[in-house]
Amino acid sequence: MPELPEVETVRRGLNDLIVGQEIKDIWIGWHKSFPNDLIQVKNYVIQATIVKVRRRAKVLMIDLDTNYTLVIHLKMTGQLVYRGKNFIFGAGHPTDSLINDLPDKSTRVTISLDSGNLYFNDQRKFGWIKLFPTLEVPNIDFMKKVGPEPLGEEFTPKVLEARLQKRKNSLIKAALLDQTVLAGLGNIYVDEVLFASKIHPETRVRDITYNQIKLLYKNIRNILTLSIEKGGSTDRNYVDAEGKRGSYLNFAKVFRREGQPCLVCGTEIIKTRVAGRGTHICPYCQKIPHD
DNA sequence: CACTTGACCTGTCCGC
DNA sequence: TGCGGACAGGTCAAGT
Repeated sequence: MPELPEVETVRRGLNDLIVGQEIKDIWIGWHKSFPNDLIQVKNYVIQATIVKVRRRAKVLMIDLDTNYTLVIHLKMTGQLVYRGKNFIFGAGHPTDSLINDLPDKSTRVTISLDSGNLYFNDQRKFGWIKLFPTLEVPNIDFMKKVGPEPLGEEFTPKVLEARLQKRKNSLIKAALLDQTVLAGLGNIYVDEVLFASKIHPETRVRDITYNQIKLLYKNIRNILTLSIEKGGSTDRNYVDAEGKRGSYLNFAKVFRREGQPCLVCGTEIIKTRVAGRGTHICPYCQKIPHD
């Protein structure tokens, strides 16, 4: 699922829905989805009040007033959906809800709050919730290694150039997917950004010019910003904190458009495999430079 | 070392 | 209708 725009959409939804509520109870149906010691959970989570919901890269952080934080990674199919106690299925969620009654068979964790329940659903069980002292969160391996936030003020074309240096011999697609190079991009947005920049995903990083880096920079910021406005991309599983789909894929130019004409030149969009991932390309607009 | 592959899981879709 | 295989938005560990 969830790349930066989807995780950010969930964060915003949760910030509106669950901040200020006290956690009453937690049910864990699949241990690996929340592998912490139950004693710790009892001591620092039950009866804690939710203070804030933050995001770094594709990771969500729910800060509690016990100075502990629930760190959450949705991986491919994770969902965090809040249902208020007065929720009536169908009311206010006519066509855009992808979720039916909760909990359902993919519910791995249920967090009971004052006014409703927060459900962690995860079909493929790759995602997780882990409890850390809030001050320890920056010291988690992932947080220490992860690259800059692409929508942050400190992110510039020069920064992108410097980050890409560490993967000079890689394919540009693999480098942009590498979270230690840059935070938040995944398969959908890398394909979209490379198409918008007219760069073939199999181009070696060392062959990318500075003008192309400036183009990548601009397209990364524009595409991620637009997708957040559209509530992210729902390909299969992704939903926001209310269970609703995102609409960005209606605006995508190559992702899931294989067999359809390129919106720029009319050539048929093809799907191949690059860096082990399904990859969408316009073979006319995106060419590998050769010497 | 830099880079690629397999593993973690369930579900769906496609060809036979 | 059933069955095998490929594939799905992410990230690690282990392999080359």
